[in-house]
Amino acid sequence: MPELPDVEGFRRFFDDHAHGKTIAHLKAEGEIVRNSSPQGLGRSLKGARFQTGRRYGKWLICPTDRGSALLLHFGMTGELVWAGSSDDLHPHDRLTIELYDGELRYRAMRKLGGAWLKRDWETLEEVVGTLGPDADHVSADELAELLGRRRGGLKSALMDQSFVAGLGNLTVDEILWHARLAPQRSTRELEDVDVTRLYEAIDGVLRDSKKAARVPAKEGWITKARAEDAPQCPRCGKRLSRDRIAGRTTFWCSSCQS
DNA sequence: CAGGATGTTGGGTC
DNA sequence: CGACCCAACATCCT
Repeated sequence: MPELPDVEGFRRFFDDHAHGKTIAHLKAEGEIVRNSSPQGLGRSLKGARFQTGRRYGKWLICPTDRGSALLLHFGMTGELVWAGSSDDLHPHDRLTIELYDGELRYRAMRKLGGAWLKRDWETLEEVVGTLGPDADHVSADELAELLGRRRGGLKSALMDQSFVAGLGNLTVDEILWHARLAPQRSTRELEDVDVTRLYEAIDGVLRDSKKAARVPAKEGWITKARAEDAPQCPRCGKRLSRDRIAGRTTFWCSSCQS
């Protein structure tokens, strides 16, 4: 589930429930804390107060007033839930952060994501420093420059978190469909008009998706069409193409995307 | 039972 | 070095 829009939703959810609150206690499964232990994480965070949550790409950064921070990555199945301290633990609750009025839980079916402890600036760099500019804040000029330096396929580039951060399989397919650009199109041969359409598609798709805290399966979007039995292009009605591109199942319209 | 799922990483290859 | 491909990770569903 979690791509940029989902994580942006988690950031709002974190602020609604945890911003300004003190961490009373913390419980975690051992393997889910990637660069420390549940005890180490607890020692660093207990007694600290959460500041405003931030998002970078698909990462949620939960900073505290002590300079430390909790970093969360949601993998393919992670989410954040709010619960009362007496509520039953769900089998996939991997990390529980007890506040004084309830608890925030990191829940994930598959253990593809996890939690990282940031003690200082250097450890934040280690985890997040390899990412490209956030897809929601990249400018048209910056995008044009990045694409000019990149070789290979367009979908591969957009999926690469070190190229731009935050886009995933659904967002990229939706963006490319809106921009009328084929996923296997070469980045090198893009013209100015193509880059402009791409930029506008990123902007539009992310704006609508952030509102919904997900890529919405709404009327006229390829995200809705791809879930149907015989997927058709919402624009021209042609049967959608489906193939494995950049390692992921990709849907596109060979008639209106080129 | 096999294969796939909204993600990342490490290995090998050209 | 840059880009591609694949397998692996863990779990559930069709």
